[in-house]
Amino acid sequence: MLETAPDRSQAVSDLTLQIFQLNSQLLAWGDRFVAPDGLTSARWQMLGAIALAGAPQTAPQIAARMGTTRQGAQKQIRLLLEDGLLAAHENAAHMRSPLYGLTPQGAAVYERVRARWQAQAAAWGAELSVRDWQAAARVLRHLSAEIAAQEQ
Amino acid sequence: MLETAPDRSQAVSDLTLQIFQLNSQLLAWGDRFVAPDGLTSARWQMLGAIALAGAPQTAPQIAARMGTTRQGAQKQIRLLLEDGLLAAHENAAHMRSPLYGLTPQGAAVYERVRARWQAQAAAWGAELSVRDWQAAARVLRHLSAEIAAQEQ
DNA sequence: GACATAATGACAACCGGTTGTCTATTTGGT
DNA sequence: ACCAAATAGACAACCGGTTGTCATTATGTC
Repeated sequence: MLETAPDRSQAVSDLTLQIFQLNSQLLAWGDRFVAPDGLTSARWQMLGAIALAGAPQTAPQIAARMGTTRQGAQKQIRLLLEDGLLAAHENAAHMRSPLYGLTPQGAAVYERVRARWQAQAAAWGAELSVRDWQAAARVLRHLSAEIAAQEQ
Repeated sequence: MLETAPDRSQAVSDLTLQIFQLNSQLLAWGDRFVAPDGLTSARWQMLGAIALAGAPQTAPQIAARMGTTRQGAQKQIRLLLEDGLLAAHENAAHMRSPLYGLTPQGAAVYERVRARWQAQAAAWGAELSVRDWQAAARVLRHLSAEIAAQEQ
């Protein structure tokens, strides 16, 4: 800590700036990518969380899975219900907390987007080796763990 | 494109999810990190853009440097003026578009945060080699360029 | 110099997300 | 079974950012 090691701090600092930039690029790109299917990046992510869960989930469960807050998830759930992409099912265990699942329409939209996304991700990844992509993800996971550890 | 190469698309997909997660972790961490100095992540970034420019800048110049919009920068500039961390200087070239520079107080706050941040980044980076951090940043830059290229 | 065009700041509305409050429900301990 | 604590949804306010409009100022072309 007393040895500030400028190279290393510079390298970490560079990476964080790259992360901020890529985050906004990816969100803007994602909005355009799913707009033809009537989605936004936020709603795409929401459908993905429910689809990957494999079964209808309560709002707090979805929020936890997405790493966001209960109220943030609620907002998008309400919008997706209005769009007919999600449906609320009776929850025997909770009178006031229904289980939200994809409607057939929601599942169809998500599958369509998922297939397009897989092709796009492969195209983006084509010029580097799988090993490079995995190594980068490993470094990011390490940084993520460092930050989480510091949150006490 | 027809060869979807599941490994590669999965690796890219994993990386993008890591980016989203790290972005929110870093923003939340940053807000806590600079709160003692009366800043937020957004205002820290704004002071950094002006400090790195080396000279007072107009609002559109600051926005371009930050990769955000003119109006987004304006909002934070107004708040930083109120806080006394920025000052507006006459701009001989533009009657209505002043040059914004750090006040002595703003420069002092930024320098204090910069020093703390450098130590923190070095601490986070200590367990991996500088080469690892640089390699990850290179992969992210590559992805960023791929997306930018696709924006036509 | 006159005039169309671009740039700029103010203002307002919206998006996605967070936080806080309130009420109703669920839970867990006794 | 009772009761305190946690959980959940609705509602509202805010933050940071984007988009759009409007009036004013610069720019560039003729």
